[in-house]
Amino acid sequence: MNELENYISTFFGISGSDVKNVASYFKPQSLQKGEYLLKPGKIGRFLSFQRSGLIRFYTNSQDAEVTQWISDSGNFVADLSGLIFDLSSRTSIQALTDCELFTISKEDYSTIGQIIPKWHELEKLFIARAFLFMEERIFSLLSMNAEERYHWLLNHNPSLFQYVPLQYLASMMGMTPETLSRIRRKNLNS
Amino acid sequence: MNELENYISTFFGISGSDVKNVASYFKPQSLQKGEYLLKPGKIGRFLSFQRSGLIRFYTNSQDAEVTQWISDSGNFVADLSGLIFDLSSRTSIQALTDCELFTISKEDYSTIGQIIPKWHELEKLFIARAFLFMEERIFSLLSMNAEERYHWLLNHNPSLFQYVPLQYLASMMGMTPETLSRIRRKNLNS
DNA sequence: AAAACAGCTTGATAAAAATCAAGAAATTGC
DNA sequence: GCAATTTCTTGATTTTTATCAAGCTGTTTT
Repeated sequence: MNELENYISTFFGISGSDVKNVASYFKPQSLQKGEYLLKPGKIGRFLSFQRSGLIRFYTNSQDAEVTQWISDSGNFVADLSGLIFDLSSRTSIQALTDCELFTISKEDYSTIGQIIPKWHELEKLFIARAFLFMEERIFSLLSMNAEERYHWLLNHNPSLFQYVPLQYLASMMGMTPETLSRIRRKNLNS
Repeated sequence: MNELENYISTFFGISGSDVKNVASYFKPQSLQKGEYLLKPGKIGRFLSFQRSGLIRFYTNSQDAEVTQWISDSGNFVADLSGLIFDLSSRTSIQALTDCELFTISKEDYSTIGQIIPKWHELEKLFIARAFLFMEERIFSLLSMNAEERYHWLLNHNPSLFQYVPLQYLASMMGMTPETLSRIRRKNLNS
């Protein structure tokens, strides 16, 4: 089992010929730092597996950019509104660093559903996990102050703090860079 | 097509004998004001369609209760972590008013998946819609101040403001009842 | 009808976080 | 290696929101 097959097997809980079959649709893709996977107004007709690098999801809101999430290697990257519903995106998806991906087009993605009977169920589970994660995030935003959210993210995604510019992490946690900087100073020991 | 069949048809985009088939698994259920559909630590092995009444999802956090969402009639109600993954809930689901539901057990729910081939795909679409809604909520929490969030909810779910105690709406929007009260006074005209 | 209660509002104050402005540190480009 | 640029930090101040405390309003209970 190669790298991609291994990831697919882990994420979707399938094995044997199914893995090989699914994996065969994914094509290697490289992104340079700053390059866009998706821009607002376009339809994100793809699903990518992130092999290396950092990818930022953000939205332009009035004057400021709101970073919604930063994905690191080992994750799948997609705009669900485009992939599932063919809706144009409000979100930008941009490479923060050079990235290596395995990407499947929406067309091939749909084909899998016709070939592997339980694909839709696996997708369902996959999306349901994402939903539960979003639910947790909402809870953190509703119930925690800035410092608690900082600790929450530090626990859930410690690796982000090693590589991602702090301004983006601040935005993602719903605070200003200055506030994050002060929280970090206060927590130098931990 | 009766009331329930009509709802199912709308939500899942199916028709004919499939609707009748799916609908036949749902059983009427009544809840009295204050009664619980689910308590923390229990596994939510059900999916309910809400025919009337108001249902509150909330979590006990340290000292305070955090209202995560309030569902009104015409929606489906479930704890995905229980329904899909058999995980025990951290959330309480409680009737804010007397409610009439149509409820299906997890067992019957699983049966549908075996009988109607495209059921998993419909579920997928259903959950994906929920995911996108959560994404919007996160965006509102990240990018808006209290007053903007108030207007956002007022636009997205005006009916909630007619029937739901304001303290719960305040919590759901991530602000205190006092703050919501002041925002409302400021916006009496609109 | 009075008492008790729940929900909402109001005002005063405190705490949290944003903003503004400047400078330090790190990174990038040449 | 140095200049230019970006990112991060720090301090002073303002704004936003929470907290605390009291009172108001309407409803339910007895």
